[in-house]
Amino acid sequence: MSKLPEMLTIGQVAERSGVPHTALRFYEDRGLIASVRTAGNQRRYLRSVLRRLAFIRTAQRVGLTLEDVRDALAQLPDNRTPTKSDWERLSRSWKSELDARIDALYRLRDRLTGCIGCGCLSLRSCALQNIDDEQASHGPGAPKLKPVGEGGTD
Amino acid sequence: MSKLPEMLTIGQVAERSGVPHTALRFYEDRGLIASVRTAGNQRRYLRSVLRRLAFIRTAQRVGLTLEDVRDALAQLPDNRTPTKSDWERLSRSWKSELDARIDALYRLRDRLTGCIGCGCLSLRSCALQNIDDEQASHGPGAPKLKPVGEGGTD
DNA sequence: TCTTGACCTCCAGCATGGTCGAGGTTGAAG
DNA sequence: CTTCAACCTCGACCATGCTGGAGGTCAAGA
Repeated sequence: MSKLPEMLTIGQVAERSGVPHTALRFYEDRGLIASVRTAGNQRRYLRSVLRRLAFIRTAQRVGLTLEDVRDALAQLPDNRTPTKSDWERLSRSWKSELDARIDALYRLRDRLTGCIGCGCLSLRSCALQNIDDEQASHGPGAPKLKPVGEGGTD
Repeated sequence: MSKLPEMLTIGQVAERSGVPHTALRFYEDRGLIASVRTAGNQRRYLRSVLRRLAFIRTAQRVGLTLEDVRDALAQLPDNRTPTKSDWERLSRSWKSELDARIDALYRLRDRLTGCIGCGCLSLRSCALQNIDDEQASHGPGAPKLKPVGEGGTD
C-alpha cells in the first residue's frame, strides 16, 4: 500500500491504451494528460489516465482537435477522481457537438442529393456553389465561397 | 472569340471563388486544378475551375483530404467540359461517403448517449472504452483502443 | 556487478494544408 | 513610354499531430 501499487509505467499505459509512448509524451506536453515522476525521473500514471486516453481518442474520431479535448478535459478535476457527473457534463457537451456535426453533414448531403439531376452545371443555381445560402443572398453574378474552417459549431 | 474571352486571371478566380490566390497555386501544384499560361507566363483559368473549387471546398467540409478530392476530380475529363453525368457520378460517390460518415457519427453519438448515466466509470463496461466492440471481443482486463485513423471508409 | 531493456530529454523530421515575403516580370491604363 | 498593380517563382515558415533517433539514465534479473 505504501508503494503506490496502482501506478502504471509509460510502457504499460501504451500497451493497455494502444496509444504509442511517443504520443503519450506528446499529450502530456500539450496538457492533455498528467503523470508523476519517480525518484529516477520516470513517469508513473494513475489508472484514470486510461479513461482520459479513451476520451481523447474518441474525441479525435469525432473530429475534435487536441486543443478542444484539452479544454474539455480541463473541466475535469485534476486532484480527485472524476465523478459520474463530471463525465456526464463532458458527455453531454460532446453529444451536442456530435449532433451539430451530423446536422451539418445532413445538410451537405441533402444539397448534394438535390444536385444530382438538377442540371447543376449552372454556377447560378447549383446548391454546391451556394452552400451557405441560408444566410447569404449575394447576387447571382459572383458567388463567394466561405473559407473552410473545419471545427467549431459550423 | 479568337482572344479567349472567357479566361479568368488568378485574381479574378480568387475573388469569385473566395479561395486565396496562394491556395489556388497550391491546388494547382497538387493537381487539383489546371490553368493555361499566357505568352507572359501568367495563369489563365477556364470558368469551370470555379466549379471545381466549389467542389474542393465542399469536399473539405465533409472532411475529405485534398488527395481524396484530387482522385475524385481525376475522374472528370481534363480536355472537355464535364457533362452532367460526369458530375452525377462524382456526386453519387460523394453521397455514399457522406452517408458513411453520418452513420459513423451516429454510432458514436448513440454510444455516448448510452454512456450518460450508465455509471460509465468502469473501464470494463463503458462504451467509450469499447468503441470498437463490434469486431473486438478482447477480455475485460486490458481493453485496447484502436488507433484513430481518420479517413477512409471508417 | 553486469547487462539489458525500458526509460529519459531534446531535437529533427514527416504529412497536410496552407501563408508570407523576396525579388523579378507582365500588361494595361494614362 | 512610363508606371504600377497584378502577376510570377521559389523557398521559408506556420499549425497540428505526431514519429524516430541520438545520447544518456534507471532498474531489475542473472
